[in-house]
Amino acid sequence: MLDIDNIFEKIKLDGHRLTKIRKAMIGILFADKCLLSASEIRTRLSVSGLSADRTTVYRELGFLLEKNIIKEIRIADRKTYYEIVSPEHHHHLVCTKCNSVQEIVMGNHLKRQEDRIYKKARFKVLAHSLEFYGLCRNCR
Amino acid sequence: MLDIDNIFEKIKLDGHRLTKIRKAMIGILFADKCLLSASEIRTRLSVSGLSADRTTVYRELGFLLEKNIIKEIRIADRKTYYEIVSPEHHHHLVCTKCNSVQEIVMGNHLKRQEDRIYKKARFKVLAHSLEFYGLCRNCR
DNA sequence: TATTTATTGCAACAATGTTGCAATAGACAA
DNA sequence: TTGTCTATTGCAACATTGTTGCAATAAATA
Ligand SMILES: [Mn+2]
Ligand SMILES: [Mn+2]
Ligand SMILES: [Zn+2]
Ligand SMILES: [Zn+2]
Repeated sequence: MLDIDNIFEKIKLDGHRLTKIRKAMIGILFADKCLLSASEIRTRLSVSGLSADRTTVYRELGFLLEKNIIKEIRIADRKTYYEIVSPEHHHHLVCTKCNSVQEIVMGNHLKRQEDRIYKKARFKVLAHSLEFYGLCRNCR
Repeated sequence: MLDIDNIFEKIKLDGHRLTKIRKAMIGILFADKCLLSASEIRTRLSVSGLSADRTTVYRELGFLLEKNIIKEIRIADRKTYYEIVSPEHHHHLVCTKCNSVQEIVMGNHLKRQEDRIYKKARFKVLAHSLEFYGLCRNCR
């Protein structure tokens, strides 16, 4: 999931259409990379001259989730965020003062914990969510 | 934060009132310990013969959060959950099939990661959220 | 250009959460 | 027990996020 044109192609090969809104939304998610909410995406669409109904944005987000092009992330502000699925699994550092977000790659520490969880609780971990909250370099 | 009566006492000492709804909500959160939503709490209140307005439940949850008696947790179903602050910091194993929730204590692995984050990114971690999703013992 | 149907917009709805304001009921003193 | 003070509550009204059915529109292809 590296190049935006690969994504466009894959969508067409699957028998779907490359509409203006679809292309623009993927473009927006690609440009920003990290944590955009549905309403933010809608705002950016209209800034770029494309107005889309709320329904359309949600349906498109559903479509992109199904195609595994984006993923959903919920952080501690009761909004749902979306971002392009990147090759490297990562987590987020959310600054509680300026609301900035950095990404962080964590190695395989969690994998080991998940093995331990399986042995201890017989619970098979398939996914996890991990976000850190605190103060960024500028805000401390 | 071990005994429910300690909590009642602390609330009174802080100049607040022990109303029926307040006592009942704390009782409900204490009895269940783990992950109750606002609407679930409201349902349990009315089952126990106490009807409370939605507004009241949210305001009380806000109060209990401020007093650090409960904490908020968001898992991947777009609801906000609440649970009593327990002495032992823990995470959750959420079964995506039967929706059951288990608690899991993880030692200090994350603490070490947080030190690393500070050294690497100069980001001071103050809190984190970590939940695991997968299949419980019965559902695999 | 005509045809097919995936996609879109609109209306209507549901769930969660918030605010202002007047009424109610805990706590405490008399 | 009764009266007073004000923290708490309920109600109405609203905001935001998210969903569904249905008719209109516009990509893709022949
Ligand atoms: Mn990210
Ligand atoms: Mn718990
Ligand atoms: Zn910051
Ligand atoms: Zn299960």
